Amino acid sequence: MARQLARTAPLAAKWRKLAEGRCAEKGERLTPARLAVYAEMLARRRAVSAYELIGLLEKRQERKIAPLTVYRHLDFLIRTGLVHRLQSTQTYLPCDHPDQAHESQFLLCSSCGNVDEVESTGLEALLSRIADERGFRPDNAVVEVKGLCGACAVEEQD
Amino acid sequence: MARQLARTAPLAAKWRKLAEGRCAEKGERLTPARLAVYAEMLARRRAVSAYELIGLLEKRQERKIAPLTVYRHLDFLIRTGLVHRLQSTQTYLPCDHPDQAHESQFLLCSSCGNVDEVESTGLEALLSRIADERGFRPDNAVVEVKGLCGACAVEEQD
DNA sequence: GAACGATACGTTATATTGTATCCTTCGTTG
DNA sequence: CAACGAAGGATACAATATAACGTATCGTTC
Ligand SMILES: [Zn+2]
Ligand SMILES: [Zn+2]
Ligand SMILES: [Zn+2]
Ligand SMILES: [Zn+2]
Repeated sequence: MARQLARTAPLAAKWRKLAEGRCAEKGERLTPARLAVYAEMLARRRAVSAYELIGLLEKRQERKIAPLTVYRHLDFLIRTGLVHRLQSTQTYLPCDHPDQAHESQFLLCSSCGNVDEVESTGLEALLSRIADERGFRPDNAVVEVKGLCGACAVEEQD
Repeated sequence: MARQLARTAPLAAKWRKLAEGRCAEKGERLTPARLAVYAEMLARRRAVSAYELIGLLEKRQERKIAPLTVYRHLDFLIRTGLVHRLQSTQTYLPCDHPDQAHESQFLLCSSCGNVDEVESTGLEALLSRIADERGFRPDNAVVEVKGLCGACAVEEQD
């Protein structure tokens, strides 16, 4: 079917394997449409808004794509841990720590827009402790630090 | 003028004093419209969306209020530290630690919607350290933990 | 292979959240 | 009062996200 042969951003074997593995673990189906969205995000390697992503996909596939379609694919990618959603900017970013599913923390540069995904078990432990002290049962934690990345901080010193 | 005499939610002296103090510090003007929005939020003491707030104010004042108006008042309240914005739910909550301006962390109950504002200097220090290790210059940190509050966690044990 | 239920996809419309623009009003200051 | 800048109001619009409904595809069972 023509639809499924639509152009897709190139996707390194590494990422395809990762996606296949996650789907196998979680009993999810890895369809061409889902893979196309993932590939498009990986082609940028930066945080994109849902509507930016729609634009990119429409350009690549030369057809209209409804918002709902992309939101469903994003839901899937987030469910499987392949993509994170940045709450403070309402953007989406492919996971950069593909070894295992995880909680992440993010450093967002307000100058260049770069996002650094970090993992600190110490931080997670501390958050757990804080919640526990208050009888709160944590499910997941959003940690997003805004500021200047190293490169931008240096530039600013003029 | 009739407009300024419109009904306003009752506002305890404590909060009015706080608002006056913050405005004096920051050279901001505490107008009746601004105070009315603050009072409306304090009357709920829970996180509300901007449009919920518009509805509440329209009902109270018996007139139409444009979104931009409320967003400007929210900007003011956030600038002065009287209100926080919860990034993960796009809602707004009056500050519960009025002693000084601060970074906060939030525990959001996904069952009852209650939000607990906590302050942990340990957490702030750790976040600083994490950023520092990566050459990142932090400006502000969003920390929002979703889960079940004590009361809801107990209920769920049926 | 046919029937079936579950999951995924497509289409249209709509809800929710947030801004741009332009003009008016208010409060201060000279 | 005149001039100025901050605040407020009205209208329109942009950006983000979901609802509702039907169709297609996949995987299983018979
Ligand atoms: Zn990750
Ligand atoms: Zn930067
Ligand atoms: Zn606070
Ligand atoms: Zn609760």
